[in-house]
Amino acid sequence: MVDKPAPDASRRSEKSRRAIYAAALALVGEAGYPKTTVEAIAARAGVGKQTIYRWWSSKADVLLEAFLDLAGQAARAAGHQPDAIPDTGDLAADLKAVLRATVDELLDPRFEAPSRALAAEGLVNEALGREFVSRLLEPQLQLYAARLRSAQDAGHVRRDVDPRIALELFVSPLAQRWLQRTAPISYAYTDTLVEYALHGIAPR
Amino acid sequence: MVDKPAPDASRRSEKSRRAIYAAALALVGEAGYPKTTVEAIAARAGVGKQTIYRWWSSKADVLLEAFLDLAGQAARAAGHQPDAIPDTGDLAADLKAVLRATVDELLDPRFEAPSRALAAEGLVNEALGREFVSRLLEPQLQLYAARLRSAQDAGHVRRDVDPRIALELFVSPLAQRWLQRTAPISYAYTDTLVEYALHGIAPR
Amino acid sequence: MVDKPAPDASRRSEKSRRAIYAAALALVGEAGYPKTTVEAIAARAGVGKQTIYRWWSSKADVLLEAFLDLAGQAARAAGHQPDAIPDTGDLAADLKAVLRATVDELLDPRFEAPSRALAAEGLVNEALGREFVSRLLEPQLQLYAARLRSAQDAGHVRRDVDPRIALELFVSPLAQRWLQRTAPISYAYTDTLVEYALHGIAPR
Amino acid sequence: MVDKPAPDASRRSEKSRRAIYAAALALVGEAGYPKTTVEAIAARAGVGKQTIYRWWSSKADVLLEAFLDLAGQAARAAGHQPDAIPDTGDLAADLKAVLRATVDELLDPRFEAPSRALAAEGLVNEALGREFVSRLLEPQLQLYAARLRSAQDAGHVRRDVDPRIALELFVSPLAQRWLQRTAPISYAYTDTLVEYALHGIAPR
DNA sequence: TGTTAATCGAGACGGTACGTCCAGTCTTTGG
DNA sequence: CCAAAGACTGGACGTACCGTCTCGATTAACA
Repeated sequence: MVDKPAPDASRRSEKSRRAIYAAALALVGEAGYPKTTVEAIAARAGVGKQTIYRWWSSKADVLLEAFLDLAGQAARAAGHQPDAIPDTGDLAADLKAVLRATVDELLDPRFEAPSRALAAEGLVNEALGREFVSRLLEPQLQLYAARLRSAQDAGHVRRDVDPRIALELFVSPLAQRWLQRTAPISYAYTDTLVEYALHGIAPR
Repeated sequence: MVDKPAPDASRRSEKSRRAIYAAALALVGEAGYPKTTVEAIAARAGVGKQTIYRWWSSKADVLLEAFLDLAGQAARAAGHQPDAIPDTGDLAADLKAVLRATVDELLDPRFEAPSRALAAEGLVNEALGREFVSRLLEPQLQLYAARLRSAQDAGHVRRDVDPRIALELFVSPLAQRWLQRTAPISYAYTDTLVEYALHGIAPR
Repeated sequence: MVDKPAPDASRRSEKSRRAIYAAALALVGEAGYPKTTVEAIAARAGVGKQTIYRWWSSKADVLLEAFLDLAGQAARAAGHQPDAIPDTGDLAADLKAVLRATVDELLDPRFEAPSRALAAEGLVNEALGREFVSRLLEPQLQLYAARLRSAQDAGHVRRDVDPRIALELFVSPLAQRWLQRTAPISYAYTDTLVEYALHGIAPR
Repeated sequence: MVDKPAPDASRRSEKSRRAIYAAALALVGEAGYPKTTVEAIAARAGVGKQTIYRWWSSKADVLLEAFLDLAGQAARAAGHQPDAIPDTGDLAADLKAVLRATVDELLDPRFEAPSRALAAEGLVNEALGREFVSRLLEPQLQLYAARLRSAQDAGHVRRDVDPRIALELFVSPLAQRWLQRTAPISYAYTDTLVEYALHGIAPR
């Protein structure tokens, strides 16, 4: 079995790549993931189908990179410190602030359709799922882990707590409510999560 | 516009229904969700395609009912109390036990493929997602809520805690790790989740 | 290697078949053979592509059957004796009459495009070529052979002449002029061919 | 609308031209006409596609010139008199000899695929067909016409016979049998054609 | 003999059609 | 008279080539 020669990336059309990203994101937002066909992306981007298949292996792959690109742009637009979690010394306040911002983002329709679509595809398509997690999700989670480690240094979190697990106490519930629509999300909800996570639900 | 007359459920072939469930579950397990086409289910079940479309609206719908059927059978096979959470008076122990059982179930390959597939489809297909949540997920979650309420009565959980939120502290992290493969799951992990959730991560 | 099960011809849609024939012939006439794509035939016939591929192996195959159907219809419309060559006892006159009719037919635009297209495809595609010859061309040629044999019985053609070869003296020149456009065709031309073929070009 | 500037023929790469001819003829012979794509010719010739499109308008055009080149080479290789018909004074013998040589050539696999392919394309593509006829076919036919005119001068063919038509009596049948595979060709067959053409099929 | 402009190999591009697969509907036939 | 079988329209898939369009890198004629 011979692989066909890899295309020459230095000759790649930047214009086409941007157009494809834009078309993919727009279509997922407007028509939903299932109606976002490779053919429709190509047509909307004014691009031949082969140009998509030359550089990506599937529509999920296109969407993943389009979304990463979007996230990168958004981060660069937002400020120098892309997605750092503030460290004012007040852990509860810092986490609440970041989670409130996350709630805003999750409810932003520009982000909702593509990230939901990617998450869904990632569940079933293991390769894509690992990409999704390692390139999008885990970096975000590591920011929380870092903040928790800093809090440990300041004595605001117990030393024997594993930050990588601890962060899931407030991140995962929010993720599940949003992804699976098990219940609505709100500032009050995330504030509550932070309180419960910090102090537990058992009587003190 | 007239709806087509609803099919007469009393004449429905029980044998075909069972065969379709079995075929759908087997195919999802063997070939994965995307290759599980309605045509393949019909062929494997020895059934006409129309027989599927007469009774279900999509392959996701078939799979949902097949899975509910499977879950029901498993529950009935397991014992009288289908999925109740034990109440020994020791909340931490009870939760750890149930979560350990859940870990076992999540790692059972018979359950993995279909439930992952359903969850994925539910992310993107809102109608199916709501069905999935209300018929499968929420009933499970309510068992936890009930156990937490019982713990509140026994003074093991603070009165001002919302059980529906509190349960997410340990359920959602497990769900996310499994669904999105963000990290491995184990008994130690779920035990830790229960500890953190009960007592918080802040110094006591 | 397993062949896929042959489709059940008894369930075939007569309406679709007719629509496909009509579309194929119309497109070849209007747009030429290369622009007559399977996709275009399907679209014009209001038919799914698969319905074409289910019953034919290529557009050439479709066109061959469409043309045979057309020829059959034309023959049935013309009279009871489909394509017989008259036998008035005057061989020269009979041949000239039939060849003049052939000239008319070859110049009829309804016939020209499809038969030219089929002949061309048959040159390069041996399987189709043999079909074309055996189902369309050879039956016609056998009519000439029969007429020549009858002439032999009447003493108007030498006994030692092979009718299958002799008929080519007037048929092949006409065919070549028409197919390859080596020179124009006319009644005078075919009349001349008959004269030369009967009496030779050497001095008597 | 301006035509693009004509390429400068003086800078043309002779090596590429030869490589393209060779690749085209080889591919038609090996893979058949439909699989002989411009891309394949370019790849095999070690040439950019644009180099083909710069000098030719289509693959049929390439093949036509490649074949003319081949024919020219063959003629030059064969002897000084490229394709003249001998004139020994015995018309029948001369024609039989030339036709026997033609039979040999038509059965030579080196010639068969490309000439059949060109003839086929010429049927459907009128422009190419006229090129094919005027540059390849008609010059050959004119040699026969000349020989027949010489025979008329010698009194071996009737004065009132049109040589351009007469030659078709033996040339066209051979051409048709070969091109359309209506029947096999052989020396006996072409000898017979000459006999019939000279003396007719009617009793003398 | 060095300059320079066109041609060259290479291959990405926007497109069109291919032949396949499956969705969801419609039709026929046997139990 | 329902269900199996499967043909139907429709449409997306991923591939193959088309003919056009850049790219450097020769390469051959002219300065």
